[in-house]
Amino acid sequence: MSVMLLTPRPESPRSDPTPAAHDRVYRGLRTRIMHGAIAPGQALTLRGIGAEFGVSMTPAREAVRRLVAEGALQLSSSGRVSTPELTNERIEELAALRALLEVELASRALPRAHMALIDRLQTINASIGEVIEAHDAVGYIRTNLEFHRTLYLRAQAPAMLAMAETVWLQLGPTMRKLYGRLQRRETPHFHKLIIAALKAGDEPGLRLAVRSDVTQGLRMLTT
Amino acid sequence: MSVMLLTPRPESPRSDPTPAAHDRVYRGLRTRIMHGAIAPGQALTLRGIGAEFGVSMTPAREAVRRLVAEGALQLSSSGRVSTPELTNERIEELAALRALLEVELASRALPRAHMALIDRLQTINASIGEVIEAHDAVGYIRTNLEFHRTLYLRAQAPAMLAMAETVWLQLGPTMRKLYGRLQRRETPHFHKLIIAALKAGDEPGLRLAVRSDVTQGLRMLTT
DNA sequence: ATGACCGACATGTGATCACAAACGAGCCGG
DNA sequence: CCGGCTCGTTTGTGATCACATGTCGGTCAT
Repeated sequence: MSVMLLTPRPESPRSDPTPAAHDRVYRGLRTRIMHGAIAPGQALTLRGIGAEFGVSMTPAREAVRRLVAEGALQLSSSGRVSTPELTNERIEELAALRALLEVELASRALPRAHMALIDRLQTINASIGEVIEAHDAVGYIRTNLEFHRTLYLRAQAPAMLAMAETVWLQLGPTMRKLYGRLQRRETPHFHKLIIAALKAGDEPGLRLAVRSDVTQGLRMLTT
Repeated sequence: MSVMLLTPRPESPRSDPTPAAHDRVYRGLRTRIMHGAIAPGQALTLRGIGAEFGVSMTPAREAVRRLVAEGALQLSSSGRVSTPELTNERIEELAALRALLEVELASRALPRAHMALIDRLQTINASIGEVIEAHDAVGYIRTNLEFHRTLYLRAQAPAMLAMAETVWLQLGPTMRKLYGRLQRRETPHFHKLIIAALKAGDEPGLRLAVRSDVTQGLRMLTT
């Protein structure tokens, strides 16, 4: 009778066939927020989110709770959901956190950085130029983060990387406002310094370059 | 007729009269985990949590999701909830994070540290001796964290403090195992160094003392 | 005695519902 | 013309339910 019950999931084991609904919603919202696709102060509704992802309120609520826990979303006293509008003090704090965490991550990645990694970084850096040409703010943020993440992945420090990503998440909506403002810009200077320091195995130089790259953009964000 | 409608909340604005159920559950579980009241690897069930707090599964699930997002709980592939058993690599990483964040927090608190703060720290430090006498592991962790939090609150850096607390949360169950092991111990030496550095306004000394205090305990945790 | 199978129970997931609170637009009095 | 009230609608919250899946026990064949 129930012989078929032994293979309840005929799909391939890799790439979970049906990711949990709340996880799909979480990931969808997360990347949007981190890439700056949502403006600060934007209001969201659970029913709206659910409708957008084709699920009911329950998974939408779970995804929102998770994002609130990570500081990516804000809850008003009445439970309304919105992307946070950051104060200057908070922006400075988050910039300091980025500096702390990412300098450490880069430093740990340095001894593990092979030529293949540097090549990939240069490729990513080149594509940053393209998105700048296209005036694609979201694409710029996404590619920039990809550059940093690619480097930090070599640090073999998942907890630290997760914390750095949490900070990125909190800065997402605000970064959109920043990069929407200053349109013209060449491919980031400090990225080249980072790559040069990696090639030279120059740890102090790498720390300084990362710190500068992180600080530079955020400094002009404080109104 | 409806003049009273302008004061929809006759209660005092502080201490929300009926905190949301999911928040009560979240806070309850959170402090338990952070204080090391739950052993690593301990399994939990949504229905069990709900029953314990007198709520249904829904708020229990939200609280759990939030704690999972903060790394305080772990989800097995099938969705089962448990406190994580940390690997040595992860413990070292979290210790490094504590060092990074807390040194920075202490450094920021230093210029704001008045005599009243130092007095409070000394009072807390004294009570640490008592809980050590009583062989109260949970009390020790709680009081120790109170010492650190009291200092870091002066840093006026809420985002950074929140990150530090997240790290504490992840280390909670594992710390229980540690402090359960080594029973006898005098009131922590490095706390006295921290207080001395605060009195002297000695920033390098403070940074070193905090780093030592954070590192010391965690070092003997790596199996 | 040992191992695989199978079935009952436990558990997480997501949808739906009832309810309370909050928001907002319209209305009324000034 | 303006300000405050009011009521309908929107929205979040929590309980409950049906269902799929996982887990653990016993059972039976070898």
